[in-house]
Amino acid sequence: MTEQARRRPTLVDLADAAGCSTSLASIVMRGAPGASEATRRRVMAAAERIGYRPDQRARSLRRSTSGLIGVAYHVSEPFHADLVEGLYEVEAPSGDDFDLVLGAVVPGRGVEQTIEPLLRQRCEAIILIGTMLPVARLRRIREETPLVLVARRVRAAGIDVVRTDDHDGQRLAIEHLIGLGHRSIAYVDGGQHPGAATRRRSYRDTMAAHGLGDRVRVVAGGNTEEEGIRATRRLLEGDERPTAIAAFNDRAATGVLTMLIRAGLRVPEDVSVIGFDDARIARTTIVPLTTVRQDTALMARVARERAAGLARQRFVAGEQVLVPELTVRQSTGPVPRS
Amino acid sequence: MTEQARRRPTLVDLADAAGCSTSLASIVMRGAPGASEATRRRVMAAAERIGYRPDQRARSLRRSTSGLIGVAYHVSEPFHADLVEGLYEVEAPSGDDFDLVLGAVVPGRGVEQTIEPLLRQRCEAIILIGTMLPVARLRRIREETPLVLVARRVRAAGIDVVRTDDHDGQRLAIEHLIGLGHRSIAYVDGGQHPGAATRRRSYRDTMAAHGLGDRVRVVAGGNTEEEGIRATRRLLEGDERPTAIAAFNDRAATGVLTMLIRAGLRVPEDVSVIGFDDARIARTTIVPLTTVRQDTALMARVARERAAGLARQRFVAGEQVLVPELTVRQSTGPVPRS
DNA sequence: AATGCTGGGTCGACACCTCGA
DNA sequence: CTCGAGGTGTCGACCCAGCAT
Repeated sequence: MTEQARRRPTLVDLADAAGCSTSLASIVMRGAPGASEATRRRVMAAAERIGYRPDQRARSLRRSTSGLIGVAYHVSEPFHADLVEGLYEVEAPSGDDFDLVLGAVVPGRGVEQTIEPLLRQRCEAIILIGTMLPVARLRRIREETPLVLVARRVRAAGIDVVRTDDHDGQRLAIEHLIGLGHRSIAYVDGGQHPGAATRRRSYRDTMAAHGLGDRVRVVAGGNTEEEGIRATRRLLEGDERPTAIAAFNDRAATGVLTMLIRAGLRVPEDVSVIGFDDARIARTTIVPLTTVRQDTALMARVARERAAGLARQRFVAGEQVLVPELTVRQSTGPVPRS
Repeated sequence: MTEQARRRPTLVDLADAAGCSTSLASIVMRGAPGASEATRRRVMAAAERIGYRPDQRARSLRRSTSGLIGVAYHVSEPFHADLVEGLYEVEAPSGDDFDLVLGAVVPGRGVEQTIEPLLRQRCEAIILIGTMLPVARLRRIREETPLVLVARRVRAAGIDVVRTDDHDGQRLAIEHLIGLGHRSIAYVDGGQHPGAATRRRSYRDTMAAHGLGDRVRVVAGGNTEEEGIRATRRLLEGDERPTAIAAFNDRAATGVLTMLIRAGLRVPEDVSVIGFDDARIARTTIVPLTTVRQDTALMARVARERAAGLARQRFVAGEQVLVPELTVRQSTGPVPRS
C-alpha cells in the first residue's frame, strides 16, 4: 500500500493533519493552557484519525524532569506485590503526576542490575522494597537520586525509610502467646531477610522480659513455605515440643502450619502458630492465621508521597515508622494442659 | 559547594574529562568498534571518575529502534510472576539485546492503561500475560506493535500466541481421576479467566468420552484460594459428595483442599483433589497437590523469542502450543469404597 | 491587556560522513 | 586501503520568546 514501511506519526504529522503548528499540537496533546476549545477538538480529532501517540522518550528527554519514580521489588514475593499494587492505587495527589517504572528483582539478576535501568531513565526517586543492599551501596545510589527504603531499617543520612515497627510487632505476637499461657515458644527465624534481625531480637527481648529468657529457641528458617516446613520438621525432631511457634512471616508460618498438620498435630489445640505481615494468604490457610498486620496500603501511600516529596525537594529524608496491629484468627489458643 | 544544583554529566562532559570528542566517547560507552584500547580505558576511567551514566531516553530516541519489549502482567498473580521471572532468566540470544519493560495490571487500572505507557515508550513488541482484552482491542494494538499472547487462546490474524494445550491438560487430569476409579468428579470452574472456557469444555468432553456425561457437575469458582473455598463449601452442602474435585488452577485447588480438611475430610482417602499449573505452592499445600504442569520457564523462553523475532520481522505471527504433563503427588488416590 | 498561535532553539546521544596517518 | 578520530545533523517533543489580534 504505502511505498515503504509506515512510519509512526509524529507531532509534525499531527500538525499537518490538523492544519496548525507543532507548538499548538503539542499544547493540545499535553493539555497545557493556551489553545482554544475549537482547536483542541480539531487537534484531538486529527490525532485519533492518524493514530498519533506521543513519544514518551522524546517528551521525557525534553522536559527538565523525567516525571518518573522507580520501584525495585522482588517479583515472586507476594508481600511486595501487595505493596506495588498499593503504589498504583494511590490517588495521585494533585501535582504529583509521576509515573511508576518497575524494576524486577529476580534470581540471577541482582538489585544492582535492576536499579541501573531506573537510573538510566533518570527516575527522580527510587523506591526500594525490602532489598538487602549494603549500606555503602545505598549511599552511592543516594548520590544520584533520592531513595526510599520500604520495609527495611537503615540508619544512614539522606536515606528515607518507611517501615513497620518490627520490634513492637513481634512483641505483640509473643505477648499474645504468653498471654494465652504459653511458655515454650519457639521462633522460626527469617535469616537475612529485611526485618528478620529486628524481629529475632524482639522475640528474645520479649521472652526475657517475661522471665522466659532460658526458654528461647530460635531455629533457622526463611521467608518461604518450604523453609517453614523444614524448620518445623527440625523442631518436631527435638525432645521437647514447643506449645507455640512464632514465625518470621506469614509464608513461613504457613509452612509451619502445614508441617504440624502433616505430622498429625492439631492447631491450635496442640500447638499455636503465629505469623507476621497479614498477607493475603493468612485468611485462607488451613487454619486461619493469627498474625501481625502490616498495612501495605498505608505503607505504599506513604512511600509514594515520600518519593514524590523528595524528588521535588519538599522535605528531607527521614524515617516513617508505622504501627503494627495484632490480628487474631484461629491459629492461636490457650496452652494445652499436659 | 557548587554554585548551583549539580547537573548530571552528559557525553559532552565525559568527552571533556577524557580529552576526546563526544563521538569517540559515545563509541566507547556503547562498546562499538572504532576506538583504540588505550582510548577505551581512558574514557571508561573518566566515566567512572565523573559519574557518567548514559541517558537511556536520549539513547532510545536517537536509535531507530527502542530495543524494548513490553510485558503486561497481573502483579498479584503468582503464575504470572513465575513467567516474568522466566522472561528475565532467558539467556538473551545473541543479537537479542532487548530490554524488558514491565507494565503492571492492578485492580482499578485496566490492561489498557497498562499498555498505553508501553506503546508510548515505543516498545517493539508487547507480551501480554493472561489478559482478557477483547479481540477487537487486541487487533487495534496489533496495528501499532507486534503482540504475543501468553496463556490465552485467540484466533486472530497477526496475533501471536504461546500457550499450553489446556484441553489436553485438563483431559490428563480428569482421565487420571477416572483411572483411579472415580466416577463422581466435580469441577471448580475458572469463570472468565484465561483458559477457563477451554478447560471447562475439556472436563465435559472427557467425562462424556468415558460415559460419565450425566455425572458432570460444574460449580462456579475462580482463580483464588477464596473462591476455591467457597466453591467447595457449596459442593459439600449438596446431597451427593463427589469423590474427586478438579479445579481450574492450583490456587483454587488449594482452597478446595483447605475447605475439605476444615470440614474434617481426608485427602485423598475421602476425596481426591487435582489442580492445574503446577505453581510453586503445589508442593507445600497441606497435601502435596497432584496437578497438570505448565512449564513456565519454557513458555517464557518461547514468548521472548517470539516477541524478539516478531519485532525484527524474522517471522510471522502464529501459535505455539506447549504440551502439558501430569504431575502426580499425594492429593489423588483410589476412589473410596463406600 | 489578555488570548491564541507560530518559529526556532534545545534536551542527550548516536549515525553518518569526513579526514589524516 | 585500513584504522582511529572529529564534526555535524537528527531523533520527537517541549520551552520560550514573540507576533498577531
